[in-house]
Amino acid sequence: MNKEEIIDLISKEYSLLTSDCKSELSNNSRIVTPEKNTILVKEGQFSDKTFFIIKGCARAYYLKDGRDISDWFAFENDFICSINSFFLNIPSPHFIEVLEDSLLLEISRENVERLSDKYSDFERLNRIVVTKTMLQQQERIVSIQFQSAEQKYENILSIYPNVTQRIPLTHIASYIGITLETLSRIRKPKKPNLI
Amino acid sequence: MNKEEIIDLISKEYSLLTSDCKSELSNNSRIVTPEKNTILVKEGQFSDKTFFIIKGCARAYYLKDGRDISDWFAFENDFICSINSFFLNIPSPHFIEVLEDSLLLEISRENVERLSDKYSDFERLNRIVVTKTMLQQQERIVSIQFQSAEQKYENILSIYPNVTQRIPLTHIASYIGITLETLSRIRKPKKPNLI
DNA sequence: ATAGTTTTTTCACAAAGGTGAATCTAAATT
DNA sequence: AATTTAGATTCACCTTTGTGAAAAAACTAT
Repeated sequence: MNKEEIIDLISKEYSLLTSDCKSELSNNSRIVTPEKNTILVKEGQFSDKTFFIIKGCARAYYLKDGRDISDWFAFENDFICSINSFFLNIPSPHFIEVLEDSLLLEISRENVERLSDKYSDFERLNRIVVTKTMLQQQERIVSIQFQSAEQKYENILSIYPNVTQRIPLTHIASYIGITLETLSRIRKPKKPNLI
Repeated sequence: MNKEEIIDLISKEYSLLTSDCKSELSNNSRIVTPEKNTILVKEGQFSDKTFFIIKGCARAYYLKDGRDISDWFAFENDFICSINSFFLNIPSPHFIEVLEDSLLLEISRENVERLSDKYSDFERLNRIVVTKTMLQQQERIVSIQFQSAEQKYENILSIYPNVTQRIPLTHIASYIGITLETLSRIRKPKKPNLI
């Protein structure tokens, strides 16, 4: 898949771009192909890049008291970035790593801003990507807030049905805010009620 | 405060608007002054309005198994809307009510969309409002995810220092995902360690 | 295959927070 | 002031989930 096809995909997936805008985006982005477990962003680093995933998957995570907490999963057709660093221009509290050999399109904040200024259709795409993220976060808040461990696990399965095939359970557990041990309990088939 | 001053305030607070855009926004929005405890949006209703708060405060909440769960607080200079209904055009899972006599500017989605199409500076403002919301939600997720009840309470106090003066504790408790009883335990001054 | 590493499951115990009921307080309303 | 109502606190008990350690299973690489 070449860059033009990738950009067409983004344009189709999120919001249509003019051909001028597409070709300028093409000249101001690059394809990266990190292999499994490559760290794209390290904690503490200023990261002004956002990544569109054509193939593969990635996660953002942070270390809280030495523990690895997954905060974001992204798959094909998703964008992922260090949300705080990218939008607030502060050192990233997150690491970002790819969990499979991946094919990504990397775009810098500078170019996102410049293209948003120059092309109102790019500004719109920008707004649509952010809105989608916001709505996903809204769902996630409701899920974490008042669901039991079991409901939260069912919830993530309903959003990403094959997540267990692609993401280690440790990461899934921390993402939904429970321990790996609790997740194990949940996954263990229940005894039928013997009367 | 008249409408032009309010719109200047929005423009200054979020992103500058041209005078054409401001006057068109002025002609396509209305001031509302609901008194304390007025419900602006009911569950199940399609709500295509967003409200900018000039004075007062409001909350979005939903009923889960008959219990009232606060999901959003908004104060002066914040926008509040039924996030799902406004952006996805579905029936609102939330109620929205004002918690004090308030002064609000109401804008319809239709006008938000129309103005976004027509004025790239309005599209930008739109994107900036959504981005700000997304970043607040990000903070909230981190807070609910791995903080103890006590830390979550301290966290909301650090974000809204006088929240306890304006919002009943029941709502604060449900917002941070704990029971009112647990919140009481936390607020009760601890016995000093007697040696 | 074999050894080594990582991931997942299991267990016993502990702690945090939820539950339901009762009580107390403060603010409205008459 | 007296009464009503809504909001906040306290208590005893219970459930869910976390903790630390160990075992089992599933991958990796030699």
